[in-house]
Formats: sequence, structure tokens, C-alpha cells
Amino acid sequence: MLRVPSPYRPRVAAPIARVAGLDYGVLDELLGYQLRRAQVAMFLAFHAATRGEAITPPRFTALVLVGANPGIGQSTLGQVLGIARSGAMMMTDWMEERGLAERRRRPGDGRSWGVHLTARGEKLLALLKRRVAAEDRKRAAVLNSRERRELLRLLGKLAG
Amino acid sequence: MLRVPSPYRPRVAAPIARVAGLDYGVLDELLGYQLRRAQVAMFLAFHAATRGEAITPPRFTALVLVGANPGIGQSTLGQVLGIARSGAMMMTDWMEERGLAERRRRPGDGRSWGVHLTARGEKLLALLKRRVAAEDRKRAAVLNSRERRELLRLLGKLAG
DNA sequence: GCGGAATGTTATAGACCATTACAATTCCCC
DNA sequence: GGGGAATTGTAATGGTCTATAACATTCCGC
Repeated sequence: MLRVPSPYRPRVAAPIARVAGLDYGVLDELLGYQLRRAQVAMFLAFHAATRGEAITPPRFTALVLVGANPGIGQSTLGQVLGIARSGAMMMTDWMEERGLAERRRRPGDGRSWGVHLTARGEKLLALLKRRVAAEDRKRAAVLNSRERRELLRLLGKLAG
Repeated sequence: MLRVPSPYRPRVAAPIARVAGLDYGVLDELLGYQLRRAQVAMFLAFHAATRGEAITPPRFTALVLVGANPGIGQSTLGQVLGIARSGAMMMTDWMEERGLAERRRRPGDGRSWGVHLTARGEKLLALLKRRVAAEDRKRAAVLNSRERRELLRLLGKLAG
């Protein structure tokens, strides 16, 4: 059903190792550094969960957003992904080339296109959601549910 | 004293916006997504703190590590940065080209070089440490000190 | 209607990083 | 102590992601 995706190499291949006997200096007290470390660990889990699908976190995010907001514009997509409009366009191209989404003219605004998932996109998204959510929870199993909620809350405050 | 660094554009220019009225679906419950959002926010703060110095987070990390562990090898550097050996080499080249660090032969092992900060590297590092730590605390001011400690603890658990 | 804003698009360029292959050196085990 | 395996650093190459800039089309307010 789903075509074999093009080969894909994650941008980050290795976790940020904790080397014994090394002095980390100021890094241990910097939120930015610890955030990055945790994020790389979660990214590798994500990559494991989506193995074989050539899915990156931004691509997954885009699929979820289009799925939850049919007809979303590409500018909005870019804002939520934190990338420039041109990047949002390439992302949409990527989805369209693989038959996961399509552009449809928006009635009432001749400039913009709305992005919609195809049946195939819906199917892939459902699969990915299951896998990613499962892996996310598995990786986060070192936290109990109170800690997990607390972490989400603190991250939300930080991101503003 | 310090030369004007080469122009540098951050890889991420925009925060991950929170768009009102949009359905974020499963994203709000994924640690990976919230982690990424917070990390981008902190990265932009980092970028603001190091404005004009062409410093990236990996470069800052490398400087801190070399400063705290004089004579560290490039392989170890790569491990801690989570990049391949070839990348650690380019990082060392970068520091050396700017007169921030230098390679010195290691007695007892003819294969490896130890990386050491120069006086100029020490000076820049001291400046950056002050600025980055200040910005990190400023950005994290939305958290009280208990929350900040708790966040660091939870991130540490997650990163393993 | 007209100037400015917004949307999508194309082209271009740059930064970063992995992979692969290679040379020199050291380690380890027999 | 000798030889194959592992380690360290290096060089060359390629791919992916993203920004910037410039442009055409369309919308909007006056």
C-alpha cells in the first residue's frame, strides 16, 4: 500500500553521551544544554518509532496539523513549524509528491491554497500517531505520571 | 581584541508559534514536541546572548569542555557533542583557525592530539559563560527556583 | 482604482553533519 | 615479540535542511 520511502538519514545519529570523569563545567546548570540533551534522546526514540518511513519530526508535525486542520494554509503551517514560507512550501511539496496530501483552491481567496490529507495520508498518519505516541510514552517511562505532567507543564511555561 | 567573526545565521530563525484557534491534535501530549518547542525558545535566547560572536550551541559546548578539560581528545569531544569524529575535527579546526584553541601532541600516544584553549580562547569563554548563563536565567525567570531545579532533574532523568 | 500587505513560488546559497576511505599508531592476545 | 584488530585523526564527498531574496498574483482599505 504505502510506497517504500526514499532513503533517509537522521540529522543526529548519536546521543549526547555522558562521559565519566569529564568536567562539564557550567553546562550542568544550563537549562538550554539539558533541554538539548533530552531532546536528542527523544528524537532518537522518534526515529526508532518511525523507522522505514522517512519521517522527520517536522514532517510528522505537518501531517498531524493538516490532519487536524484540513485546509490549513501554508503560511500558517510554516509559523507552527517555525520555518520560513519557502520551507513550508517544500514541506507541502513533499507531502503531495508522496500522495499524502493535496492542495485545493480556497473559495474566497485566490492567493492561497488549502492543504488536505488524502486517504493515504490519513492512513499513514494514523499509523504514525500510534507508533510515535507509544514510543514517546515508552521513553518517558522513567517518569511517573505526575512527573510527566509536571514536565509538560514546565516546558509549556518555558516555551511561552 | 577579538576579531570580528564571520557572519553567522542561526539555523532556526523563528520560534515555534502558538497559533490561536488551531487544533494541535496529539502534539500537545507528546513530550518530544513540547521539548522541541522549549528548546527552540531557549536556542533563540542563546542566540541573542551571543550576538555578534558567531557562536552556536555546539561551539559553546566545545569551548566549555576544552576549558574545563584541557588536553581533551577529539574523539571524546565528538562523543559529548553527539557528532561524528569528522565533525569534532571540523569543530577543532574552527577553534584553531580563530586562535581560540590549539592542538598539542600528547605524550605517550602518537595518534591523538590534545586540545587546549589559548589565552584568547579563555577570554572569550569567560565572556560567553557570563552572557549565556545570564540569558539562560533570564529566560527561565518564568519558573521559580524550585520549578527550575525540578525541570533540570526531570530532563536529566529523560536524557538518561 | 491604487498602494500596500499577504500568499505562494522559484532560485540560490550556506551551514551542518554523516559516511566512507585512509594512514599512522597503539593495543592485545597468542 | 609479532601480527591482526582497534583507535585516533584526517580528507573528500554528498545530502538535507533552511534562510534570504526576488517575483507574480491576489486581496484589502482608503
